[in-house]
Amino acid sequence: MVLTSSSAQDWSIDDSEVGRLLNSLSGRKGGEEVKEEAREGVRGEPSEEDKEEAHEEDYSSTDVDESVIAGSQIEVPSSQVDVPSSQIEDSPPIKTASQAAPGTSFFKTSGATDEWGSMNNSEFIAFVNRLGSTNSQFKKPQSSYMATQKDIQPPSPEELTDDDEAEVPKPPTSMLTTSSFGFNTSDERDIFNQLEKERGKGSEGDNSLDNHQDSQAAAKNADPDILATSTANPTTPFPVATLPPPSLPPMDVGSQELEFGDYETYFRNKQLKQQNQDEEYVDFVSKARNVSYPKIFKDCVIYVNGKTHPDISQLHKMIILHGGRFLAYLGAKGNATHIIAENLTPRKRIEFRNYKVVKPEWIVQSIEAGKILPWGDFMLINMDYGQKKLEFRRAAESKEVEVSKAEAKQVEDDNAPPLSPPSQLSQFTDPEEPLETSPEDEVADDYGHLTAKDPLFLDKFFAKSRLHHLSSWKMDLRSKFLQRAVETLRARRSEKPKTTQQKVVIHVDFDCFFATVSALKHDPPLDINKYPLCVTHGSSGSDVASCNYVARSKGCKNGMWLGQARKLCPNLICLPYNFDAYENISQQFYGILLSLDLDSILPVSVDEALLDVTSLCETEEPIAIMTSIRSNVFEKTGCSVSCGCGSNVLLAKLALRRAKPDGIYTVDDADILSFTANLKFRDLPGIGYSINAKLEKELHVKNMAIDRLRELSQSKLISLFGVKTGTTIYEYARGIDHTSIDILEDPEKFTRKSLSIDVNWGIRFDDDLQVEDFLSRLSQVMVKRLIETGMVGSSLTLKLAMRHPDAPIEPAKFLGMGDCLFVSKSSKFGISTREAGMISSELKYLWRILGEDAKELRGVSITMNKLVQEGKKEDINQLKLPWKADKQVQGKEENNSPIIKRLRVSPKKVPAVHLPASSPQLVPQPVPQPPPLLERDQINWDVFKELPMEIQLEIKQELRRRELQSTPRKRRIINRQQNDIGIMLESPTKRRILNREVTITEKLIDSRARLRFQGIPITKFDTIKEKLLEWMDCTIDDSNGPLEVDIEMFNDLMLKLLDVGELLKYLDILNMMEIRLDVRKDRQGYDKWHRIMDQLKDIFGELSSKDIEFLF
DNA sequence: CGCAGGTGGCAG
DNA sequence: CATCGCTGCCACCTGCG
Ligand SMILES: Nc1ccn([C@H]2C[C@H](O)[C@@H](COP(=O)(O)OP(=O)(O)OP(=O)(O)O)O2)c(=O)n1
Repeated sequence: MVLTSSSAQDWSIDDSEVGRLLNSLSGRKGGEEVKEEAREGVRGEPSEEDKEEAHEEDYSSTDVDESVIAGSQIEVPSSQVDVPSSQIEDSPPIKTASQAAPGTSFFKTSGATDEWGSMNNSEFIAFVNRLGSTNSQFKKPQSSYMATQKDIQPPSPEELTDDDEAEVPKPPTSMLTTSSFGFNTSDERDIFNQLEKERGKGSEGDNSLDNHQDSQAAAKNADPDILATSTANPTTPFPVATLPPPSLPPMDVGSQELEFGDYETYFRNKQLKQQNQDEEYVDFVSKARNVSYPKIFKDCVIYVNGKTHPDISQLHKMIILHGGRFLAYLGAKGNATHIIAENLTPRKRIEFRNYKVVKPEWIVQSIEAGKILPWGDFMLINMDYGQKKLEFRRAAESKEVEVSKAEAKQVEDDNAPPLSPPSQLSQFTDPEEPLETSPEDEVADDYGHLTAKDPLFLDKFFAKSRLHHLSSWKMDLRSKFLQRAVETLRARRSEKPKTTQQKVVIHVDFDCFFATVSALKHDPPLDINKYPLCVTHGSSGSDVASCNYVARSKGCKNGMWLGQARKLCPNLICLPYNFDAYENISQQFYGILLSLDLDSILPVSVDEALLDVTSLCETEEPIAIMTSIRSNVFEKTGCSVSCGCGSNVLLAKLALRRAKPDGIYTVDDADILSFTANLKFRDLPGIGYSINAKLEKELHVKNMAIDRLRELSQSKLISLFGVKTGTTIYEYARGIDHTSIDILEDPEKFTRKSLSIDVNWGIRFDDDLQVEDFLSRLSQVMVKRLIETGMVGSSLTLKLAMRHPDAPIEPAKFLGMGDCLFVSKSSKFGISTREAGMISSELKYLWRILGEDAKELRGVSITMNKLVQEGKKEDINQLKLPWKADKQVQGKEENNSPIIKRLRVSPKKVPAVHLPASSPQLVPQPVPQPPPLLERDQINWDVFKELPMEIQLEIKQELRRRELQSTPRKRRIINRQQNDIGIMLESPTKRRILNREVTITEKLIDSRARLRFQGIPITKFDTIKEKLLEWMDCTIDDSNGPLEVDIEMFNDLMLKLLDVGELLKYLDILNMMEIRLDVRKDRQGYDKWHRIMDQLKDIFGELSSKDIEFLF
């Protein structure tokens, strides 16, 4: 028996990305041996991306003890070792691997039989339903685990840590090749790696050889005169002075040999000469002085911009002597790893924002330290996570300045060669760059054990993650207090009829909780009021979790990076986390709260709670209550809490802010207006960075105070922020807040609705296999947490953080996520579940359908939605997939019999699953069904469930494929032959759109994965538009206009928009750029740009009216 | 119109 | 050596029937 999916012939298109995915989805045959083929389809094909690998930095580490010496000694900021720098290895922004290897199909051409694919739907269903009985090999003894050991009783911890796939019986032949198999021994891993290498060897070797030859050839062509220059003065005491100026104007010597306008080639040659020269110089110096300098800048490619101190030639010398590469010309390919500069013009600020721009001191101090220091400490522009937005704003502002003052641009430093066109759009990795791809993938990455590749990563990570602790503590407390409240519900309800009397709310919160507790538990305890303290893990790139008020007086804040905090407060003392102590003290704190007779306690956080003391205030003053809490807590824990009191949550929160540190404050209703008048808009709860920025932008006001805010009408606020947010703000400005803190009022509101696991640190993967392994591990954690909370869920979301195409490969924060684009996709199980296998299969499916590159992955988040208490009745309407429970499966589902029974829905009543929006009630509508629709409910899900997870996955994917196939396509492809657009614009898109078949296969990939511009998915349309405007601004002053290659990519984007029927987006871009161009008629590049626009307008004009009608 | 999926934002 | 950037919920937007 062979399970077979559709064969390559169905999908003979030239689109490797689609193809790669397709192969992984359906290009399989045979229940087990198929895996090898599939894997080959995914990974066997050598691609450009496969060669990308971060290069590890060689450095000699000098350990500096970070820990605080007991007593009052103030820690001196220690110099830190940098994050290992990596080559900038941007993958092509528009991922068309087919460009790299046209005609090299990813599809198997081996005669994969087409049994599965050729079946019609009913045959397929019958086939699946037969599986259970006719294919006994799928019912290995262990396969009953699902119904027995796992389902009857909760799994043991050991069980939970098993790989979910490993629990499934599986013939040994699948071991090396199943997509989700977790290697059990290093032997297996080795074998697998070896296999992988052998598969990829052929063409990868060829490629690197080509590169090598290219650069050698280029080196040979290098100008012998210049080479001679450096060797001709071997005795010069200051040899670098003999080097030619590192950057030359475009039409310098030698340029006459080149074709007109071929600056790119010219500069590339120039760079190669430079490199050669540098090598000779280093060689010479080392020999002459008989010393060799530590190669601390190995793998760094450094460009120096503008006037610096030390000057450019000194820096040049320092860089190359210490193993770095000096870049005379900042090329198109984003090949510099660092840029040295002391100050930047606004223009350069924009152009360099994707680089690591550091001050010259970075070079000097690194050399002094004998090791590469973290560049984050020498950042000229803060552009990383959390600060990027600020930078964007600044960039935008400076751009506007630039518009008004054309001449300001001319004042730019002249040292730098022209670099605007390439740096704007082209981000391709230069194929001639000496990437030194290491043959040993794993070896090049020797902090791999710190990343999520490590099977033990999750445990280690969560154990040390403060935010994880905060979140889990909070949810634990919430559920604990919810339960408590519900238990006392019956008793309370009768005796206390709801009154609408004025409430009294107290907000109580520890002062700088982590810092206080860590200081207290320090040996010996540190005086929290004497030294500037903070709690943090590491050094410069580490977050400050909490800092005390001494540090805050210097400007330090929670959540700030340590590097920044140290700048503000050089003698800041760092304390380690002490999660156990936090939890302990929190318990005592809540114990005290519970001992009071309060109407309600709502835990806000581990150190913070909202108290409804309305009843208590009938006999006691709020101030007395607060004072008592404070003294009580201090007595028991040694920590100070502050309290704020008001007639609602808002006022209590604002009062608390006023009370801190170590105090109390009460807002009288009569004083609301005066109390809030001087607070700032940003201070209101729910107003964060973005909302504040939006207000400031729209109203051109900074730091708006509440009394000014009150001048804005409610409708104005609603138009700015939406109905809900606008109204809330309007009310908050007046001290009005309807938020209820009474759990009993609506217990449903406080029950958990989702459960998610987010990991956005340490995510570095080489390939899909590693990602899938990680997803398996995530599923197990998910199951564990679901069991802990006693819930099951029926919907799953996978959210990915992908490195922003403009962000450096490695961000400033070690193994951090940097700036990212997010994509998410969700799917339904059709039944509430908690099975690791189901979850992990689904996650892997979602991962594949999102079609992202594993190497670019920087964060993963999975969310279980539509949660219900295990064993409770489910809302049947939420479950779209009926479950034929003819023969009751033994095990868990028996306990859950209500679910199963409810799932016994007559198949006829349920529409085909490919219409997820329709609910069973809507069925009667007599819609003429397209005949061959797949009825998912015809599948015998009992049989299905008995199958090993691998097979389930296969079938699910096939089902999906069929559903997608049977969904009628709404948008037709424009007939290119009629319009002849392709002749006008030769581009990869042309080839793709001429091939109509592509649209069929594309359905298998999430549509968003298909259409990208510069790596930015089309869903981030505004980002794309910004980028285009930026591009125009950067090239409008060049009479040559933008680079051809960029124009081509731009045209490519526009054609794709037409192709997918996004006429409005097409026109939007056209319109936007026209407007911008209109106010730049006097610029050098106007004519060129005008032609580009005209061409695009022509294209649109040439669409037949029929096409347009259809597309709209 | 309501609904669902996707995205963004916020708090600690 | 770095470093441990989680997590739940609300609101908004868009596209669909
Ligand atoms: N970005 C943040 C914010 C908070 N926390 C942790 C450390 C804090 O000690 C604890 C409580 O947060 P608070 O906002 O209550 O801040 P503090 O208690 O530190 O200071 P205060 O409440 O006095 O302002 O949560 C964190 O790790 N990271």
